[in-house]
Amino acid sequence: MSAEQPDMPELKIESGSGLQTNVEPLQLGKRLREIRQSLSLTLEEASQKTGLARSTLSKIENEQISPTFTAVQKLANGLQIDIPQLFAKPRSTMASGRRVLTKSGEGTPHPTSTYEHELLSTDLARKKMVPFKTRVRARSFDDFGDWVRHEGEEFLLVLEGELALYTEFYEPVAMVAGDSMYYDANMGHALVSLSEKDALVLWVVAR
Amino acid sequence: MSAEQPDMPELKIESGSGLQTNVEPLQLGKRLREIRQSLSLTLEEASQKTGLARSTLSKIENEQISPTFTAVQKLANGLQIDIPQLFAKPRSTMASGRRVLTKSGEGTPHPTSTYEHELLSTDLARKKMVPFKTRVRARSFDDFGDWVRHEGEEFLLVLEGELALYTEFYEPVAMVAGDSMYYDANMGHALVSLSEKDALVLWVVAR
DNA sequence: CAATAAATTAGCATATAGGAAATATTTCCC
DNA sequence: GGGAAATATTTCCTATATGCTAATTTATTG
Repeated sequence: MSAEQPDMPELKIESGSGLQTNVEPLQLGKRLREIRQSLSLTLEEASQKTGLARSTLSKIENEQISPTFTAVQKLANGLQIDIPQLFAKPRSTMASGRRVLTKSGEGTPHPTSTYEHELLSTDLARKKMVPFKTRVRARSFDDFGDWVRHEGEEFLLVLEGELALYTEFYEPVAMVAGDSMYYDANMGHALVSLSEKDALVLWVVAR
Repeated sequence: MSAEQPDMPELKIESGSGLQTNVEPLQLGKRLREIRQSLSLTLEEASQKTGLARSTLSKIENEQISPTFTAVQKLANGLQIDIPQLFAKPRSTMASGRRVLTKSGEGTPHPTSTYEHELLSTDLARKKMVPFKTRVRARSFDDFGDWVRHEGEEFLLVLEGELALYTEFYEPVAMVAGDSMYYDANMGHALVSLSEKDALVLWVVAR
């Protein structure tokens, strides 16, 4: 174990939960108006559903007043929206009704010193999962780098060959084709091919 | 296409973002106190960082008053917390530092009329992904059931054999070992083995 | 237990949110 | 375009949150 976290393809998943330094002011009123209108409710109807006065709603939507938290709760309850969702910036998701085929060997290559990654389904943005095949070249134990470690969870299926999965806190485990492992990716992990030949694995990462 | 959505193993992923019917009242004050204390800030310090008066902070934490949304914003800014996170119920996640090995063939069987699923990593709760291997028995086109359709995204890798993936809105596509597909699982989908033999696929579902 | 820090409460002043009704604006139909 | 109905905004009053200062209570710590 020596250097820095190497070897993993860069993950491009929008988190949607990072620290929000409030660069954009979060227009609560605007947001609420959008929601109310998307429900095609009049202020009067919204008023009845929430128990807040028409005038109050109007003022809130026009950012003339800053609603009390109880008011926000009444709003959320009455309009059937949940509060986190109210403040979360619109979650960026994969385009619906999309599919992408990756023929064998036609993924995006991403070689590193010890692994040969082949990223799959790369032309589909904002996926929840990042799948890739990895060829683990035969190598000696000593050039074992530092732990790989990152946010999220990881699933690993051995497609060909034999290898050892090293994970922090555990004994290394030998795996052969067909074996699979699911683990917390924050925990350091690394793969070593055990046989003379390269090993091939499928990896799926989710943040 | 005929019956009802069949054949998929039941997914057990906590959503953490469903409609929140506010069964539990969401103790904002308590939450804020926890956060402040976890930062080991005194009310005085928090007051300086947020620009809110000590007494006000105290009252908010003790739920004696319902803070104005601007107050909440000042709090969030001053204490470097983001608002969605403030209101989100603590996300139930997989136990950290955990890993689970599933040896080939030792998953949890889950047979259905047309598929033989083998669920992987089943003794790890609250995973983001649900991986399983599926044996697709050779079958004729006519006993093709209705679309399978569910929340989330799905990744599919063909391990053995040849099959056709049918998806709503698209032409069916033939896939052989090594080919993979990533798609929106809300879109109807179904697999048919093309050859005489069964086909084997790996599936990973994320909500 | 004493000494100190931290938190809560109290009292009062002020700013501002919430509710009811009046006013303005928009929508829509003729 | 004019007028009526629907919808939204504003006004005015009341309720309540916020800030300040200081007193009291409750931890902390030596």
